[in-house]
Amino acid sequence: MSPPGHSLTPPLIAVVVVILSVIEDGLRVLLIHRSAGPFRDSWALPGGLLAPPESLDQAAARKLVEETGVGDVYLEQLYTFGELPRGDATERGVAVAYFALVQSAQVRLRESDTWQPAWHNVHVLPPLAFGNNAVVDYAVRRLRSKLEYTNVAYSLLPRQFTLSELQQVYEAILDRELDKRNFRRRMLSLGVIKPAGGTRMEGAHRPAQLYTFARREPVTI
Amino acid sequence: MSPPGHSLTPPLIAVVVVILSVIEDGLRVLLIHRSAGPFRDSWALPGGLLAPPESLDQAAARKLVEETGVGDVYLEQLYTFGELPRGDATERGVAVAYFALVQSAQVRLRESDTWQPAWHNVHVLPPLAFGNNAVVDYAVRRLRSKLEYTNVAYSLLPRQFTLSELQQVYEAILDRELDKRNFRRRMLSLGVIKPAGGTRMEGAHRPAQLYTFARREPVTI
DNA sequence: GCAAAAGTGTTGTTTGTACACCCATGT
DNA sequence: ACATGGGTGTACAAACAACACTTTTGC
Repeated sequence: MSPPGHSLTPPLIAVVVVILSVIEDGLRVLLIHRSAGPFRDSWALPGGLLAPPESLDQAAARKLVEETGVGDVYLEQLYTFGELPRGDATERGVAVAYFALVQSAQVRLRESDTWQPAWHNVHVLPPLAFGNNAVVDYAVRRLRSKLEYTNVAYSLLPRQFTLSELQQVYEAILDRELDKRNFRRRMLSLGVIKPAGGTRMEGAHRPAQLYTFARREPVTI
Repeated sequence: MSPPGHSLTPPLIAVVVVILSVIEDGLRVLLIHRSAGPFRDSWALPGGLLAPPESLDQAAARKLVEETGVGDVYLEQLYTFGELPRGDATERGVAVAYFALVQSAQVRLRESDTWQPAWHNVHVLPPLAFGNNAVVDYAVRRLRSKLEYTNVAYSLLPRQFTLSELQQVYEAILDRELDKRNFRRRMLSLGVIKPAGGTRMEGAHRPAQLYTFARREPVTI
């Protein structure tokens, strides 16, 4: 659970970020293709070593910006993993994992150098470096349960959206279909969203009303 | 969030444990009185530096045994804190916090040396060293929510107990009174406990039936 | 007028909450 | 007989789940 740079003896503190987005009706995670170092030619979560004048939260936010260019999104600490499987042996240190929810439309991947990023569907991942599959699974479970009692979905959608778009986000994350009427009633009666006033016309059918989140910040409902 | 030993420059990885128990109808946390070092004469959570051939979970379990003598109890990682307020300045490193649930009857505090342990009611804590108050608060919140959808209370009670004793544990943790009939119905219908067969006579009143947890290991209900 | 997605209500079930009295025992 | 905690049932409210048809638009 670490990036290019890797050193040795003193304990390492790595920070990795599970960056999630809903793209084309699927929940996806941003992975980096490793073109050198341990686990060469595998995919891994973006991450790096803690650079000690910064806090853990700052390190996670920095990594997120480096990889996606986005800053003001939902970002939460997930879990700290105590064993870092590293190629053959096991490296000493810990990896503090975070997860972030981004709108794919706002993301600008750094297509730069040798470390190629790409979005992968969370349900069909290859074996990842550093045992990262477990980290992604953990993030998806956490997100699923948070969906039910918080408004975190705000971080996956633009200011204005249709109820169908919101429902698609929920369905992609929960990986099951929801009843349209019950879903709408619930979202509205809990007050997490409210009508934005306008409508959007798109295709040969009735225009959809637009909504916004009542608050674009984490709220428990 | 660290104990006697404290070093410097390279990042530190400390492990601290919020050890909770219900004693005399109150939820209490085990604290250590610091008789030297930073925060001398304050109380702090038990903890220490990660000793690198061991994993985080092992370090937490070791600390727990050192302080209480108990081993096979509920122990879960809580959160990793990235700033370690340390007396005046701020030390570089992280503190990985765990929380454990123990039966006070099984605990043998090490009344040893200079670091005196004692149980404190979680609702009336003094200002703790290393910003530990926030850690305790976090643990109590987590425990409260886990009570509602898991059987973790098993770790706070002996094999056999009465329904009133179980209810007292819940009330101590949630810090509010529960309805006896609703509580009993819920516990039994969810199948988390079952009758043990016997009864216990204690005082000038009807004897109480004894119950046991269906499973003495973490289960989501 | 047809295809396509938007929008809307009712009913039954389950879950949770409020609430008051009798029972078995020791003294 | 009385004080003490153990034990039980019912009625209402709220939350959730299942389910099908009409509306507005572009072509």
